[in-house]
Order: sequence, then C-alpha cells, then structure tokens
Amino acid sequence: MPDASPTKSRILDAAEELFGDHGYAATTLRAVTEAAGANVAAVNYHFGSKEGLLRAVVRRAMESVNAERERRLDELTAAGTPPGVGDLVRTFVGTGASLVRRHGPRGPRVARFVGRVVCEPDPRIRRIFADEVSPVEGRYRTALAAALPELPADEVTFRYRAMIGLLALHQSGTLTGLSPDTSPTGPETDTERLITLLTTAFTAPRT
Amino acid sequence: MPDASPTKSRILDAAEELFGDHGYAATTLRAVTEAAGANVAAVNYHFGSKEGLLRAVVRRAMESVNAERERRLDELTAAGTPPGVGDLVRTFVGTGASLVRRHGPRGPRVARFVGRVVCEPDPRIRRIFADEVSPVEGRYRTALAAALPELPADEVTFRYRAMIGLLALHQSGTLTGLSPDTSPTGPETDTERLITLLTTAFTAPRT
DNA sequence: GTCTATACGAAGATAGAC
DNA sequence: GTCTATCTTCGTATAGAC
Repeated sequence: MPDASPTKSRILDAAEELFGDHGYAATTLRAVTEAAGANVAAVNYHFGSKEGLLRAVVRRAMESVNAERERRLDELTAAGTPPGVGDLVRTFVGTGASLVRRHGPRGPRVARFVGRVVCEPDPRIRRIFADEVSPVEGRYRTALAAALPELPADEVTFRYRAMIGLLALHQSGTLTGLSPDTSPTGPETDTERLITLLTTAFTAPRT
Repeated sequence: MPDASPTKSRILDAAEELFGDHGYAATTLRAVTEAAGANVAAVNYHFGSKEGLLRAVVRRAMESVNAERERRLDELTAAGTPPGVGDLVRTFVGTGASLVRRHGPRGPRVARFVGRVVCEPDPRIRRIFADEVSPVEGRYRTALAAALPELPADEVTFRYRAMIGLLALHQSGTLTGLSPDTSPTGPETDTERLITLLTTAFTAPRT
C-alpha cells in the first residue's frame, strides 16, 4: 500500500535524514516538520508521538532487509548441508550493508540512520529497533549456534551481539573515522574487512 | 588538587550517574542540579555549559585510565622484545574494564557513563572524548601496527576502531543484553570473551 | 480523514542581584 | 560564588478548517 498521504511520506523522509544526521534526541520535531513542509502537529496526528515517528522510520528502513535476510537464510538452509559461519556472517553483514543499494537515492541516508539507531544506548530506542528485527534475528542466532556446536550458547550470543554492534558502527561511519568521507578505501572494502574480522572472531576458541 | 567547591564535586557525581543512566541528551540540567542539591545556574557557572560539564566528567573518568594505559604500555615496551597483539589487546581492554575497580564505589557508574559516551554518535560528543584519550590512543595504534607488520596500516586502524567500539559496547552493557543485569555470567567472563574475540580478530588474514 | 493554527508546561541558557 | 528572574525553544495537546 503506497502512502495515502504525501505529508506523511515527506515527514518520514525528513525524519530519516535528520535522525541520521543529528541523532534522535538532538532532532527537534519542528526541524522535521519544517523540512517536510508540514505543521508540527502533523506528526502527532500521523504517528502519535516523536517515538511513534521513530518506529515508523525504523520499520520502513528495515522491512526489506528483514525480508532479504529471511530469503537468503532460507536459501542457505535449503542447500542440504547446514550453513557455515562464513556464509552466515557474509549473508547477515552483506544484507545489512546492502541497505545503501536497496533504498535507491535514499540509501546512504537510511544506512546512516539505522547505524545510529542501533548504537543508541537509550533502552526505549533499542527496544523499538529490537521489535522490528527480532524474528529474523532469532533465526540467525540459532543457525550460528548450530554452526558452532563446540561453543557455549551464551558465548555465541555474546559474539552475535558483537556482530550486531560492529555492523551498526560500520553503517554509522564510526569504524571508518570521525568524518564520513575520510575513508581512503571504498565502503565495499570496509564491508569485506568487517566480514573477515567477524568470521575469524566467531571461530575463536571458547573462553 | 581537590575540588575547591563541594557543589562542583557533587554536580560532577550527579552528572556522571545521570548521563550514564539516561544518556547525555536525555539528561536535563535540572535533574543534575536537583540530584546534587544545587541550583540550575551553578553548572553554567562552574562548567560554562552542559557540554563543558560533560567534558569535565569525561576527564575525571579517563585520566586514571590514560595514566595506567601509558604505564602498562611502557612496561610492555621496556621488556626488550616488542609486545605482541595479545598483550596489547589484553592491556588495553583490561585497563578499560578496570574502570570499575579504579573508581571505588563509583566504579560501575563510571564504566556505564564512559561506555555510553564512546557509543554516542553525536560528533561533538565524540570529539570531547577523543580529545581526552588521543595521546595514548596513538601509542597503542602504533604498537599494534608494529605487532602486525603484514597488515596494511589502514586495516590495523579499522580493527583498532572495532576494538574501541566493542569495548565501549561492552562497558555500556550492550553486549550482555538490553537490561544491565541479565547476564548469566559475570563481567570478568565477558571481558575475557572480549579479549579472546579481539585478539583473534586482529590476527585474521588481511583483506 | 487530513491537516493547520495555536496554546501549554518544561527544558537549557543568560543577565544581573546579592 | 550563588541564586533569582527571564528568554527562547522543546514535545505535546486541543480545536477547528477543509
């Protein structure tokens, strides 16, 4: 269903950009509605609250990633032999990094926004994101545990969370530097480096 | 030099706790001064601004960590043979995790605060933290590059930033779960797991 | 149903009294 | 040094135009 309201859609676009650029708490609703060419009260009408607006932006950004992660995990498990750690990490990280391509011209903005939301320490914001990705997250964690039978379940969880965190830092540009465009190498190189780092980290001996 | 003003000291304590619990942006100056039993304008007088208060809290939290990181790196390099990756990672991560012990009863609060600040995506906040740790940070990065001669310099930097990021996520409790006390294992176990993960990750093949 | 105009209480910052 | 008063701006709530 395409957006019934053009105002609603413009507010989503503006919030996505401003939340990603300045963070959730530092972004004022007035800045969002001004950029969207709408009135302040419109966000309360369409999304209920500032938090409701955040949830809507997260959902729009993540639903296609969730779908592709499901699809590729289905492919991996349908192949007969259970997927290895390398395949799982590459699929998960690669799908996350493919946010940029998936959202067309809005791609870089979406990636920056998502990376920033995942790093957010506020429990309420973390909860909103967790709600949107928890189904597929559970499937990957189970598959990783199966691929690492010698590793205790809680250490798998520990490393899984490290993967989520590093992917988020990668997407928000923290891993490449303070300024977004200081990286001498391209973003694909960093993604490959992240996959290498994480795959090796997962196969570390148990502690 | 002990604090000239008891009000100033109480404001630092209160800000450390509230910034760590609710994040910088979500913490109101009124909540800080109320918890400190002082007037709202006292923080503006003593620290210039909310940002100045943050810088003061960061400095008080990190100066002993910086000092111990310097000291232990001196020990490591004075031993004759250049330090290996495992020693460097263990020293760096262990020193960061020792925040808890180093600040006595305030320890857990300081660790939560620091972890949260490092994860903060706001460039101004990141800059404040970077200012306080940059000298010793440079020394560790150089030592890591020397211990990994086969790795390109920018990939060392990439993995170094991953270490900083994961240490921060570890200290803010993101790696152990959404709620702070859900971890079935103790914090030392998680620190050991982090050291294992990072040491293995550093020695991954170049990409 | 969609949206705008506007008002309310609370927050951060500042100036000046003491 | 510390506090009071005040200014601007924030998120939210209400009422009504179309």
